Amino acid sequence: MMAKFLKPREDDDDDIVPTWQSDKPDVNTDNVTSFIFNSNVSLGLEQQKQRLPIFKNKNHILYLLENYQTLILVGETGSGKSTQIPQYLFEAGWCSGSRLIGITEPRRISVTSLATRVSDELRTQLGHIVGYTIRFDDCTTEDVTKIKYMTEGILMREMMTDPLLRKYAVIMLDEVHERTIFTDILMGLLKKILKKRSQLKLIISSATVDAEEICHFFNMSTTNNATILSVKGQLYPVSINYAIDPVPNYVQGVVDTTIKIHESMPVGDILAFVIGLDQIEHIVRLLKEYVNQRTDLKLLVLPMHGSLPNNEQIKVFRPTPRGMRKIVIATNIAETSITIPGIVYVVDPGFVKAQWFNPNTLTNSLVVVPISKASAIQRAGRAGRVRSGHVYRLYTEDNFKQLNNSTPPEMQRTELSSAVLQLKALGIHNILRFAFPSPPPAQNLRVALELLFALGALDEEGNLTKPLGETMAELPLHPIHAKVLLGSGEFGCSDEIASILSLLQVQDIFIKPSSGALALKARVLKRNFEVEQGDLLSLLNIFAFYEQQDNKKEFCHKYFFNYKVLKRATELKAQMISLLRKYNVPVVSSPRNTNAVLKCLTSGFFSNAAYLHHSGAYHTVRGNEELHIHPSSVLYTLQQPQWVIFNEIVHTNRSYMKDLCVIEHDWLLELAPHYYQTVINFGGR
DNA sequence: GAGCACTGC
Repeated sequence: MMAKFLKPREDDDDDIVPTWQSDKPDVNTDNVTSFIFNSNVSLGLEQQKQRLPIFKNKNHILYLLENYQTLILVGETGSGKSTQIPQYLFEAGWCSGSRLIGITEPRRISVTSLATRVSDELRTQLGHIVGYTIRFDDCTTEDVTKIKYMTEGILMREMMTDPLLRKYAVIMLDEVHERTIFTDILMGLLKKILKKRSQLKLIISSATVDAEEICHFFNMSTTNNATILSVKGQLYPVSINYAIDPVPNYVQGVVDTTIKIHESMPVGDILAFVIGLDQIEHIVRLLKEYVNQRTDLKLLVLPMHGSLPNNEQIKVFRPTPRGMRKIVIATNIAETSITIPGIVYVVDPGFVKAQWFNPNTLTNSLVVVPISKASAIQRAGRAGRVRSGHVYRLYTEDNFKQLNNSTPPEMQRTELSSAVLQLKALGIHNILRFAFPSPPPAQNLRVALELLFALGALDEEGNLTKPLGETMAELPLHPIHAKVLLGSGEFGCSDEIASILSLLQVQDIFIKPSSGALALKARVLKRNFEVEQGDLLSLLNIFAFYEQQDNKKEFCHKYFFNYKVLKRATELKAQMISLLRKYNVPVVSSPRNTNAVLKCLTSGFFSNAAYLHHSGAYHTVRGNEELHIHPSSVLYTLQQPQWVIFNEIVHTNRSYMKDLCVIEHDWLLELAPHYYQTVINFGGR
């Protein structure tokens, strides 16, 4: 059935006002050339700054900050708030003394590009007045840097050494509408800090409508200390078209709609949001078939998703050849992470795949859910970055009105043991009574506390143990991984463990070509590194070979490994090794003793153990949940081992264990007796 | 026989 659309609203008429667009040039510069659209390139920087909508609010913002401790700023992307407000504060003298303005961002790429932009605007060298800090890259100068951009995790780490954040005069949390787990923890902690440091100012910057709720959170149990200001964004107008009837099959809906746009609308590229990889491939195939039937069509159909190899990703950023129209079929990656230039039309089916943690089964489910209003608005905005655009929503206006304002915060749908350990280390004793902006389910907190106790990070009273718990909290790792790393010296294999753990932090190292022949070749080559002990040791094997290569790039190219990812893993490993030295854990290697590595892993992963049930499926030892080996595992095609540990469970149509490791059941009793004493006999039968 | 997207002293 062809999707039908209402006419665009009359008030969304084209009104082209060329102005500076790029609040956040958020294209990953590691991948591609950076595309920063700036239609005011011929204007002086000062003129450009004054054209930003935020400029009109400058004095008002400064006034409000004088009178309120917390300012909640609502403004769409493009308003210039992330770049301008820190400069206004700096010029207004908020950095007198030795204090700084700190701005947090959820992504590293935002941190570096914003800091670069602002230091250009102030005509200073990056790292002097304006600096940034991300993991592995501290580009600030002590006593010189006044405006500091950083990732949220960095500010949280700073709280461990400076709990009241005395270095800062103003903290600005940016992109708060994304509600990452760090944003929520920071808001909870900052609420406490604000009470103790009345001179500290907090700016919460958000793109959406949840401002009232956040304002209420900061006003609770204090005087009216928080206020809201809305700033107009600066995107070109985007006309909104809703489907008249619900679209039953969104794959067909996307295909029909893009074809209809192509046949009836003026030039301009099309971006369609799709849930998953197979749907992308399906739609791309259908559109290509359509293109092939009609030789007169000048259409360029491109897929875009995170696991696409680099050279394929770059294609969507290339300027569309004259007379052609580009159609990009993308996952959610195009919603916030990357900005594709030239998009005028957006097709939005209104669904997304989201991760959900189930504390009863201790598993993550990947579920398809309707997007939020905030996402719908963000997606629509992707059509208005070049000139006025159009969004085609494959759902009705009534459907839109029923959407949640925003996706539930990550805090409410994720595994919490890392977060709880951090809070304990920051002196929050009663986690259940902590002021969470959106409290997580109590069950999720309980499960996290139990795991931390089983790992030995907490004692029976729930206090951080010394030194184990305290040290685990210091490490930038999941508590299970932290436990494994800190124990690796005793097992004589810290080098191997550091390799494995670093590979578990990064994205998939395997490049999966989309062409069938190459995909087969990649799979055959991967076999060279596979070992019967499972995925974690196979990964170690690959990494050991990688480390020995003189020409690492060529090695990766030959075996279809992702060089960029392995390079990042090398950095992570080096950091882990230096952390081991810091905490006096011997850095040793036992390349031939695989059992030592396996036992060391078991000493932390014991709660993620499963045994082969006579039904042919696996069962967790506690909970008795049915599990299966993920088809991507090296164990998938081998004889099923009796006992395994795993790094992760994903629940799609079944529960799959990923990143497996073959173990012996005696090790569980030996290494985690407190956890397994009572249940092991049942499981071991 | 399966894969939304990010991210940390």
